Amino acid sequence: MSGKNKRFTVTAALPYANGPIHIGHLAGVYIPADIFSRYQRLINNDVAFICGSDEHGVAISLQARKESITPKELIDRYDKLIRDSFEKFGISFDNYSRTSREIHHKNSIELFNELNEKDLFSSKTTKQYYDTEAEQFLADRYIIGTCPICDAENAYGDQCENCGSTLSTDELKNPKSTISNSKPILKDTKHWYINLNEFEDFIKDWITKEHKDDWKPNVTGQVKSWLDNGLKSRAVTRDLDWGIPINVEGEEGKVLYVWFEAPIGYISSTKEWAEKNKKDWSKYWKDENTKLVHFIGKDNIVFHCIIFPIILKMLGDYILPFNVPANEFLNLEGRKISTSRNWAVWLHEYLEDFPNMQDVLRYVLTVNAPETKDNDFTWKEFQMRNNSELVAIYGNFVNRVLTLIIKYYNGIVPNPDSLDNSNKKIIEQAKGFPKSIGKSLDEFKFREAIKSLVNLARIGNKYLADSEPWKLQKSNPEKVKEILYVGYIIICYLTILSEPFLPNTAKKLKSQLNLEEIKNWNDLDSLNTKIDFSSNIESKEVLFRKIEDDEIIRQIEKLKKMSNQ
RNA sequence: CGCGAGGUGGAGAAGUGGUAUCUCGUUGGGCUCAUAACCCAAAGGUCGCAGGUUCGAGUCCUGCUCUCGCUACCA
Repeated sequence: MSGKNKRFTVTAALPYANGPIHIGHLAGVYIPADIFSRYQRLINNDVAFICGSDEHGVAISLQARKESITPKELIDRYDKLIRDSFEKFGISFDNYSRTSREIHHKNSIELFNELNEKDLFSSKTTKQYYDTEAEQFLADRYIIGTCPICDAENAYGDQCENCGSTLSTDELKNPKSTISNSKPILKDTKHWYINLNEFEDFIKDWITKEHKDDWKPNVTGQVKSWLDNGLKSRAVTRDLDWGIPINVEGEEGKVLYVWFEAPIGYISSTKEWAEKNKKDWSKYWKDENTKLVHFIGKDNIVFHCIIFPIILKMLGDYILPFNVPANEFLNLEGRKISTSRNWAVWLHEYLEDFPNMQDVLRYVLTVNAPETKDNDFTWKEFQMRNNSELVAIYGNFVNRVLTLIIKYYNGIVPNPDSLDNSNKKIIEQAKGFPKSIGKSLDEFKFREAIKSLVNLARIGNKYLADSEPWKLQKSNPEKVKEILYVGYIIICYLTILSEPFLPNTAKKLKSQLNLEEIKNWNDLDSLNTKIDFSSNIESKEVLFRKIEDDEIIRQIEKLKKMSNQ
């Protein structure tokens, strides 16, 4: 909380630009990353919060083909949509880039070449299926044939959905290209590989020993599972036309495999940001005092805890992640969120249905975040959390205090000469919150942190009920001044401590209460000098409105109607 | 199959050896400043099942069972 500034490089998983963003993405990655980054800034730490659209890979070229548009048109569309959703939800990236930008192409190729020149890759020539009509090599998913095990038709190149067997493409009988329906031929192709197996001991020591206790058990457990199965070498190149060309002589038509270049996108995005802001990017990636934190979903653990760290290790002078607080998954109304079945709450639709209520969704997704296990988002819970926690506890408390201050003092905050012991005690209690919430956030316990915040409002409500200023106003008006001063102090704490979680609410409150001068949590120590005791609070805006049953019913119906199942 | 994570009062979650905690919901009471909100109290759990270790286990060990993930273009 105090002392020297620390430096953080915070990354959030690059969203894949072939679809919009839904609540699962927000809950699992972007909200925690945003809370963490905002918090670090508020305690005067140096933060680079980095992200960008992931715009390469087969999935994008295939979908573009399906829609008869170019991949570029597709990624432009979704990059815009995603960017817009993040902005409206207040995800405070310092830089949001795109992997299709030149700076990333250049950066990825430089790093690829660096490793290639150091001879850290191995290369192999293998035979792969090639579609002579479409003139391209075929990814496993684009080959169908007869399953060699159960003889089902239409088994994919990597798996038979009928019997569940994992296959390799050369086992398939009667292989057929799904692109042209022609029979593919086997053709030689050369690829570069990272020998992950050479780094098994490094990963084992680093994660399962060094970080045994400070990383989440689901993360270390997953890593251990990969290690136990043995790491295998993985190709870093692919035969594709959509991606970053490797430009090696005699090897035309090869691009970097997305999993290799996407995490490098974090570095590229940092470089882009540093150029714009005249900063030294290398401090954020090469200074060992910098703490690198990757926010991801659990499906990405292997890339961020094994593969990318190995790449960083191979490069040599880069820092390794300080922590990778991966979250589990969020379900929706008891079912897995599914893009293809349209079982999701899309952010751009939420923004239309619940205008100016971003903080409500941020709150619900934080308080019920899938931190330790998969969780369920239901519209009913969304309503309940809003109505009984944000409206009844938080909003109501603020409203109660301000109403009384306006009523009794014309909106001028009372400034009593002294406080009695019980009042001092309440203030002391409030003063403990920055520390305890900060501790929770340092440990990536976002649910615990936001629950503390609401508890502060609970303390406020209880304080009012116990001290009953509306009864004392006639008999002991001096005491009432104390009480409402204390109530006001609690609101100030609430306001400032809300900033990482509920930025829009905090902003509203700050301007309403003339607290704009308070820029970080250390200022709370000298709160009394920052409070405006002269001008009066005029309006009291309702912070959170109640959500009615019919709004919720409409959402549930919409979900069922729109989903194709 | 294997590996990983999880299974705690009606719902959602804390809790890693010592009288089972919190929020919501329910019931009763109080208050009336407040967005029919707030405050207090009570009821409600043999902590997935079965063994074991221990003076003592939700917490450690073994076996079993269920859910999710690793295993689709969904973080």
